[in-house]
Amino acid sequence: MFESLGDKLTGVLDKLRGKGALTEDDVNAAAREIRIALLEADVALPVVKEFIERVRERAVGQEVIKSVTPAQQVVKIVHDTIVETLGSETAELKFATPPCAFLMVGLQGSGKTTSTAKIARFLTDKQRKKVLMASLDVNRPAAQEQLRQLGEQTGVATLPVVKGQQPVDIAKRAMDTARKEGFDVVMLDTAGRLSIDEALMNEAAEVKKATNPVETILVTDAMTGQDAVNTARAFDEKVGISAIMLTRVDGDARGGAALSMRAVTGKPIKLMGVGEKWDAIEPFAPDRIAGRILGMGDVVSLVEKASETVDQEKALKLAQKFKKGQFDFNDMLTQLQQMKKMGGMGALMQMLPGMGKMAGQLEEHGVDDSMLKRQEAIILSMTKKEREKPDLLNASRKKRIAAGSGTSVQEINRLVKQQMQMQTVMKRMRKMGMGKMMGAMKGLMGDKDAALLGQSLDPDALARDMAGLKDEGPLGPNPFDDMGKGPKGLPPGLGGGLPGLGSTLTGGFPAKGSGRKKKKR
RNA sequence: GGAAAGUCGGCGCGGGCGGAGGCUUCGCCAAUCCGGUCAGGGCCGAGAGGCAGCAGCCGCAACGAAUUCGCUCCGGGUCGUGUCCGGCUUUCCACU
Repeated sequence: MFESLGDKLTGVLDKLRGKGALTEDDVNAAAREIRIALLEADVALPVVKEFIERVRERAVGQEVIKSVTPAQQVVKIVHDTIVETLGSETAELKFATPPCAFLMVGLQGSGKTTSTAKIARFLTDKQRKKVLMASLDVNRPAAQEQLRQLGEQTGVATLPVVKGQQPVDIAKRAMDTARKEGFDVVMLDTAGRLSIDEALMNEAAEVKKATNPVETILVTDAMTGQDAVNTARAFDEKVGISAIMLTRVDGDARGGAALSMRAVTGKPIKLMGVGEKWDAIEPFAPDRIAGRILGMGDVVSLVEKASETVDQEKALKLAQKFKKGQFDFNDMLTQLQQMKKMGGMGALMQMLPGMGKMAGQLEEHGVDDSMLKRQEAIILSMTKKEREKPDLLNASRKKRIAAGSGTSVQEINRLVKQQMQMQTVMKRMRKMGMGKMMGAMKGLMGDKDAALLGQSLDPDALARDMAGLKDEGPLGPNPFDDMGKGPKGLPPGLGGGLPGLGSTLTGGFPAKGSGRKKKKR
């Protein structure tokens, strides 16, 4: 697993603590690490070189802000530069007087046809456009049929197929139809090839000439590595593209290609596909990709989601209970529900770097959403008293609960064990004292990770959010162990932001769960 | 011996008070031991659909409290009352 850029830079720049400003030497030292990080993320070499220069210019001479380490500051500069490069301008699709054409180009297998349907659906739903789709792929017999079926599924109109027609003719016919029938947008899905070839390019260029599209959208796969640059350049030179759509952003890929393509072509990335469903399409979000490129995972999104999900009032109430060192099933329930709200384990995992695969492993072990649900069901089957006083649970009560929730007594026992563990943690926490805990947290907050997060969010607001989460967080035993030792612990996003995760893992797989989690980072 | 007045007691009636029951309201409220609705979760079914059902809520017992008495019963170191009964005192009448 990739070490995060922040971690590396911390090592290199640790000795710089206390200096007044970043010197050229400092930056040079950091530059090496940045270069490696970017290359690891599949950014093209020339792009990296140029990029480093820009960072260097900005970094040298910058004052070191008190309470932030040089490493943090460099990472922030890098992050900002990436965001800037990726697209500071708005990335909305343009429209012209109807009917206007959108030309979809790209390699085979990049998800072009699917993306065509997604965009069509997106425009229909969100922007109330009347969209007509037409496939210009005459080489692959099934292509036109595929688009027709997609149209059926998504409820978007498609141009009737006429056999033996050439791409340009189909395009013209599509435009005619649109004019006659009052469509706003015509989506032209061109043929894809395994690699760039002249015929393909010429064909696309001809269609472009014939239809004069408002947007020519290059569809590329986020998983594509260095080759993405060549593809993008080729398409831009031969056909001329106006926008890029990045697909499979939900996957494990680092997304460095995005940076390369943007840098090479200068064309904005306007959309990204984030899943298999029709609505899994989003406007491009530069800072999210930036985070991924730096190996920070999509922590920003995670935090955003967490802070908007977590109920402030409930958090406060819990915090008070924790002060008393209590942790009953009501608290556990609240946490389980909050986790569910955040999209379940799977979603949480995918937002963290390198955790995508882990989610799969967890599922094999049965630690997944369905388990969360069952645990929730168990607690929901208890009476108020039982939730407050777990000691009440005797054999006959457990039997009743198992029958009522569709689970087994064993599962209930496991849950009870988890609860008891949490209770112990709470007690320990209490001994430690709230004040000390807050101190430890501040230590955490001041650390590099906090700064990373802070790049796109107001640092103060973030700190507040995190503090709230901390208070509220259920926290497996491990975060506290780490806390005492100092700021090397879990990044805030993990430690406090995943209510119930720690406990769930710990409960289900005592040693493995937490251990693995740390190792993965 | 009779009458009247006063007084004490009995009895009857009425009121009040106290107690019990009842009524009403509120609270609490049986984890489960076969009430209603059943979220969540479960089960059966390829599916359509069914089924069992915990918690909660609702009702029902039990419990506690308050209030009400327009109910019923019981009881009085209560109060009033009586062409009723008895004791005592005074006065008047009659008789020896």
